Amino acid sequence: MEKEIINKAKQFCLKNKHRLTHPRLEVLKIISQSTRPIKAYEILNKLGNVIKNPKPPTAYRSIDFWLKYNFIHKIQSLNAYLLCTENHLHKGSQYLICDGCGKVTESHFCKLPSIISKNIKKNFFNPTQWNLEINGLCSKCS
Amino acid sequence: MEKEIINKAKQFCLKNKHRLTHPRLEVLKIISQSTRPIKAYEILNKLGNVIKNPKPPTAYRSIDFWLKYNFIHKIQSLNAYLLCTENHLHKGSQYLICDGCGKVTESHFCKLPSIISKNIKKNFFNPTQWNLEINGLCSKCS
DNA sequence: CAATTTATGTTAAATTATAACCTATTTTAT
DNA sequence: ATAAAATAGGTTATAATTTAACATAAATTG
Repeated sequence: MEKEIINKAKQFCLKNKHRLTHPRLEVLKIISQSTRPIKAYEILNKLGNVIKNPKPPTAYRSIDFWLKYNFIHKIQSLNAYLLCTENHLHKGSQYLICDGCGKVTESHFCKLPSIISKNIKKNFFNPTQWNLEINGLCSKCS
Repeated sequence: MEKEIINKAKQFCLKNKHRLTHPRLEVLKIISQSTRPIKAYEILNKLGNVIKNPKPPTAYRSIDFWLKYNFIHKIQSLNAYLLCTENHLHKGSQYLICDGCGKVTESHFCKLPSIISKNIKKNFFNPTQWNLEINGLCSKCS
């Protein structure tokens, strides 16, 4: 899993002339190793294992980089970051957030459901991206 | 508009034996007077006009109270609060957030779109609430 | 009217995120 | 090759958002 992502990241950076720097690589590794959404300061702490005395901007810059290119997503209601499990760019995401165990499952649809897009049209609104966070209990926690 | 909300709040508190205290009332007024989602510290500042030297918990407690009972909603991606424009309790909300002018329009469906609820069932997930934030440009800003 | 519950006041601090400025590295164009 | 430009990181500091903890006050209940 992790190796795949790193390879994908390498490919991506090569292709798009971005630099796969040490902090960027390490931040991506840390996020990809986490089974739950991980917070910025947790990332920063773990970063301390591979970079001497890293400061918040070091973590946030790399987080922002991967966010920008959709390698990771931010779960807004948790202030936490999660590896993207879809393997293509998408403008919208959907998360099932278990309030029991904290596990978050990503899934997505290429388009907004029609009932929603109809409503958007009714409002003459031009959507660029969307984010759906669904709280509840997963099968194990129900 | 504002008076309606205040009346609704009075009714609600009476019926449910909650206290419509001074900070609660003033916070609700402030939020209902705002045409845009309003941030906690903006609320706190305005609260300073009617309460002497209010501290963050005074604002946050009242915000949390109204959030809890669905009089207001939090726009997670903005850390800001908005009066609920639906007049009945709902477990899910949807917002059209204009990145141009900052205006946010709430609309909602009583149920999740079927394509989504099907996906949820597939995951054996038990949803309790959801939040959909759609960014884009409103008709004026397009 | 005492006991309990609910809410507020206040101090302090935790958590989350960014600004500003300077240095280093990589890329581009001569 | 090498200077200029673009990109990214290091560091200090601080801003913005949110909560913990404890004391006091007010309302409700028995």
